[in-house]
Amino acid sequence: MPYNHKKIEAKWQKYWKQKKLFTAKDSVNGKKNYYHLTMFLYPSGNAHIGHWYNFAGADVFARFKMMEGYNVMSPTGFDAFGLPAENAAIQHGVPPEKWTLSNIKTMTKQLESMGNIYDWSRVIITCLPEYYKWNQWIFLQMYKKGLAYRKKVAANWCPSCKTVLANEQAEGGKCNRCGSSVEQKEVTQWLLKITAYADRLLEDLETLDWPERTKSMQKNWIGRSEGAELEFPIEDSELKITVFTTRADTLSGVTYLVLAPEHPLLKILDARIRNKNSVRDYIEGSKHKTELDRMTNVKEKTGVELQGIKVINPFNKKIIPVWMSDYVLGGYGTGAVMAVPAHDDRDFEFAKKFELPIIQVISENGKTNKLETAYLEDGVMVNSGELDNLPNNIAKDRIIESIGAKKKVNYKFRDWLISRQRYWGAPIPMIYCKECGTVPVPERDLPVVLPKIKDYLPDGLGRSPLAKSEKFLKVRCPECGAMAERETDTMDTFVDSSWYYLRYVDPKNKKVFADSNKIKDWLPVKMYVGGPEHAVMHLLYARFFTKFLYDEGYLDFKEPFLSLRHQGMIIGPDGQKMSKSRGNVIDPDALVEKFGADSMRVYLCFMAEYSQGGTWDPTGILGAYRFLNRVCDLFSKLDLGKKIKTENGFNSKEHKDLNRILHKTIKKVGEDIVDFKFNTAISSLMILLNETEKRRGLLNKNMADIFLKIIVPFAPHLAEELWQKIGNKKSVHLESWPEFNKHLIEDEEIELLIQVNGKLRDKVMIHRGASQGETEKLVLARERVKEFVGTGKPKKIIFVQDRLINIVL
RNA sequence: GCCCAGGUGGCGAAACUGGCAGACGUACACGCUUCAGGUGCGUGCGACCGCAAGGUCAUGCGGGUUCAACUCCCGCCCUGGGCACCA
Repeated sequence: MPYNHKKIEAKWQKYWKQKKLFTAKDSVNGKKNYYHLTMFLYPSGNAHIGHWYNFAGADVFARFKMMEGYNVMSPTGFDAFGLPAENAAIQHGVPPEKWTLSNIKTMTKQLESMGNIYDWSRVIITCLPEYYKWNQWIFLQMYKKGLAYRKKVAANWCPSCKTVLANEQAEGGKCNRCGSSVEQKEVTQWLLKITAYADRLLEDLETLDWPERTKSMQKNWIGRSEGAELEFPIEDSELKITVFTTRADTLSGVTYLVLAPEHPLLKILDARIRNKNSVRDYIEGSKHKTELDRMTNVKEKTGVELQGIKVINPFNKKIIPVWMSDYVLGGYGTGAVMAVPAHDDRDFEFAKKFELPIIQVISENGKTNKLETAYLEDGVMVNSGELDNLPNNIAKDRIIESIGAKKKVNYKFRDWLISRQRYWGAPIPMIYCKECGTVPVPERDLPVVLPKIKDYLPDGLGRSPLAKSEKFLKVRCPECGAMAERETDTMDTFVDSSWYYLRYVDPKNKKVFADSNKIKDWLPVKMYVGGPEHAVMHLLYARFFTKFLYDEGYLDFKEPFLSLRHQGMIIGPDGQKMSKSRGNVIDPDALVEKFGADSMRVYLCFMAEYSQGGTWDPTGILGAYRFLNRVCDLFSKLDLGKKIKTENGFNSKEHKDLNRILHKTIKKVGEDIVDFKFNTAISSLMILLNETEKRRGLLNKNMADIFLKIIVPFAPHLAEELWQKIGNKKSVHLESWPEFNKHLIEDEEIELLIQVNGKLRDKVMIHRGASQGETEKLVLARERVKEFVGTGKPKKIIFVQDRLINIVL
């Protein structure tokens, strides 16, 4: 039988659909629920090979769980709000909704062609009011608790387009629409107080089965540091400059302070600054740098001294100068740092460049030495008066105590800015009334529906295009009834994806975001699969939402995703990241047409370790296609006559060997799938096929069944076809994962490696469990070993049972 | 700059807990099969020396620990991901 993948795949996809094999029922007798989730996708237009790679591996795992006996739910959906739809609207005049929904239609078709076990009855589309109503509802709950608030924040601003820009749109300080210089402008924005959850987000990481690298990125992102706030009085003034430092021990080594250009004291001090013009120029200049530019180009440090301003070191009362530089960020700590060039790299460079004094206060040996670079290690105090010779970490607390500073915990991460001056997002449900101030939209009035508009360009005042819709903007105040205005900002799309996993358990509910019983049935998510690019933001935001809803009593768990795995990225054949602009995007449809979904799945699983990803090799799929062809061929020519049916037990060594290989493969494939090592699972299936082909006649019905069952997760269509072809009536997906026989897989004889002086010189077959004495005797008697050992006595013999012996001369 | 990964044959890769480096697959070469081939089957395939047996070298670079290092430690180089308004 030739391998007709097109016919086979269409046939079984239809069959699975008809039998509703993958529609997840809320509960099934005798089965535990298993919620398996793959990050939903952005409807950009076409599914690309990266989606396939991601979803194929995830589906292998989900199918395996199903065969392990779980009631698996594996939903999918679309993260449908976002900038590209709006850009398409501006450039091509297509309404974002139309663009998005039509992309969803195309991509749904493409996804269906994969044959994954998605439950299509639970699809979520975040741009529909029935979904984003609950965004707004959660926002209101946060507002009630004081976790949603408004604040003035610096944003990238294009003075010509009159709009706020994303960092991506402001690369190199130029607006990517019109090329004008981007400025930093203060804008009032909505934020969510994620920092209130900092410690819990940090602590609960310990409870999760997540990649260590992801946990560590989250830890670093949160950036908890324990330190102290120290006050430096300004000379001849009542004012003080407060700095945050984790290195209070280095206080006597402070030779200047540095303020961020946006530090509020600068305005107040302006009158006293002698070099006003250079200071103002510097501040003006820094407004044209994006935050990323400021962080990236720190090699060439810039700065200007605030002449006329001096501060007093609270510890040794020394008078020191104050500088301003953009390597200090306004948003972190207090926006001011104490500079200790002797013990901080950045301060060291800055001091060298501007010829500021460098005073060493910690040293390895109690002596001062000429420093070539900053000394960052611990040591004992020097140049610090009565503290000299104390270990620096003890001195730290003494200093904090003696100047009466308060200890403080600082976090690097900031509250989450969710305001977007864009059209294509969920409206923030707030109303501004002249009389009553900021009034939340009453819950009964939700959703605040995004109006259909015609002009998607910003309104020229920096507001979202929604401000142009009078019908949307003007509204009666829910409290006093007077005419008021709606908030025109929409929400960051990360809000949509911060709770979508909750909605899948009850996607059509109109009364609550999800029924509490269904939440109990399914949640939290057992396995979550998605890209490492989400290691920080999405995953942190989702954890924050879960913790908030837990606190509010809606959930009985504190973490949304118990296990997490990342897929790697597929790079284009030219070694570049795939993107439309580079023109190196691979169209999966053509490959599916030619080789079939199963070949695609097998190849994508085989090409690299799942978490690693790799370069797309257009010819690589041939290997997978050949493999499936050979499987197809093997089973078509299988002799299902009397001989095989009546055979029980094994009638030859060959037969026993084949069975051992089969059982080893069951073990290996199962373990590899659990570890997301799909590449080596496929490789062991290929070995099994090679070995079986050598012993064609020996595959009986029982062995053939097992063979097909362990291929199911990778090539489900072909496995189903062959399964029913060899006489099975029900779907192979209803079968359970075969068990391997522990005793059967142990080889009786072991190949022992013989090394002389650590170099491999010989090998010998020996029975399992042979003792050291027995082995030595056997090995030392071998001609080849004698050649190397000669007449000398071995100095030492290293013996690792069942593995190797190393004779050291 | 900061945080996180990774670097192994022509190519994709594998290697358990420190124990045969290169499984499996591709490409290539040769042979058989075929009217034909992006067919099927077989053999070979890290580099160097050698007719061979075998030997030496080899996992980004430089050092170290060890009987033994792709694996552990120290220093460096390169590539990729993230850095808060792309999702």
